[in-house]
Amino acid sequence: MALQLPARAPLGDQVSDILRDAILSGSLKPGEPLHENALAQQLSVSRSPIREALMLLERERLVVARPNRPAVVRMPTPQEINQVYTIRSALEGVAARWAAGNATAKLVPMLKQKAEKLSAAIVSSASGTNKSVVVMEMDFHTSITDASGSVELQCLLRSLCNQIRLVMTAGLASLTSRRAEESHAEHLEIIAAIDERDGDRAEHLAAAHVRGARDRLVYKRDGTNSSNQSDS
Amino acid sequence: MALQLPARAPLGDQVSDILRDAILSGSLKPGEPLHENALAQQLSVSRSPIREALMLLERERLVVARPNRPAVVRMPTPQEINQVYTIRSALEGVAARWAAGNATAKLVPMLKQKAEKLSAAIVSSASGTNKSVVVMEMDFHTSITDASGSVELQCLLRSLCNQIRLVMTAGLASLTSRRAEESHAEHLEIIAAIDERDGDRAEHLAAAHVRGARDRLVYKRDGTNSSNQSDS
DNA sequence: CTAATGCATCCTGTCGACAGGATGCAGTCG
DNA sequence: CGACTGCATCCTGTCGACAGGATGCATTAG
Repeated sequence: MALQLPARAPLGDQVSDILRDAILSGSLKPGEPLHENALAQQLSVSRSPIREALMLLERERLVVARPNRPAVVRMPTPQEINQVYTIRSALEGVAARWAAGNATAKLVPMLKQKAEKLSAAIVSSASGTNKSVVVMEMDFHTSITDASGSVELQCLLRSLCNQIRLVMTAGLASLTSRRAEESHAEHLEIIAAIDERDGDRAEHLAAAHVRGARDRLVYKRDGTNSSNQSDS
Repeated sequence: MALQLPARAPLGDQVSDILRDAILSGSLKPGEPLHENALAQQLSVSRSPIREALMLLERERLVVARPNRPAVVRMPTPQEINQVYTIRSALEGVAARWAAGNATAKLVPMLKQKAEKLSAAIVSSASGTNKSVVVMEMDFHTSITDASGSVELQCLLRSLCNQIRLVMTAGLASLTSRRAEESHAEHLEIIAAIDERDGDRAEHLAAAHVRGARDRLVYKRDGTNSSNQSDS
């Protein structure tokens, strides 16, 4: 019998999950300090798991830890977000290529379903960037990444997407509603390329899709909208 | 006066540096267990910095930590190395593009110098992959990455290159001597593109350069040499 | 009134110790 | 003779405590 216990996760992982959710949901806003003692008391654990979780989140670039100072929720600059989008576009291209290379029979139907649900959510949420829309968008892309079969790629893209979610939920940046409409058509094109096992086209379309999102990003702080690669 | 104290790094960072060097130099070979108590005693520190260092190295994918079991030096599979090379090619392309976009006056001379010294080291080391050649090769690419101006990109590429160094020094894989010769010509082409501030060409050349290295990689274990992208 | 100095406080970095789970071996039963 | 069971051992996960550095405020000199 293949019985499986709940497999209690280490406290450090549980704490990191809680903190990550809090950051990505907006409960913890950029710049907010994360005192180890306070967190340990709130979560009824020792400081060791807290420190472990903070180091994990620092590796994911969701918090920044300064020496002898409490860690704070990170607030990426518009420049850094541009860089993250560009890096992500390159990696999503690779992911789409690999997904096309080893797509299972039920991958394409699943992607179609998620794209449709996402499209429906977009039209229902009147205008502006809805929180759940961002999550669904990320979920769609994660499905492609998972199909790539590369754990390395999954980790990298998950981290990059979380950074984007951070600025989105914090309201530091958002996509135009026009962008959301274009997005659906591009999703269908990517799915079609994967369905045809056309790795080259899937890579090109996925990369261009993310670049498009980057170029149509609106920064709330200063209104900068760098539509070229002259960042960094 | 801009005096600067030695800036004693935290013990955890010092330990991670020591362990990383040991792994990349081959002192610690893949599969070797890393007992926290033993390391703490050898380095005369507590287990806390050891644990911190091991978590850092795990995030860099140089070691794998299993629950309630000592961490071990990671031994990537040929498949994973292929994936790492492909991911690296995409990111090195981005790095080269950005380096071309904001190259300083003395970047190109420095790159030329490093490329020449690397070439000289290759012809001097008769055949096979010399350890120092691998390090110099990585140093050349790191210079381009550093010129990209993106901390994010630097971190990602450093981790990917370290994984490649791991399998190289462990003798699990190596490049053909013929590859080493081709490499120099490609380096000069990349430098030329950066010198002309041609971001598109620099990206294409750098990505192709890394893909070429991947396709000419020789795996010692089973001799597999997948020259296409049908990995993962 | 302004600016420099000393102090109290907070917070992290590091340490040693205990508890729990997993492994490997020895012993025993079929 | 082979396989299962129980035990001893090792190692990690977690905890509480202490020491050191940095910050901000109160105090005081100019």
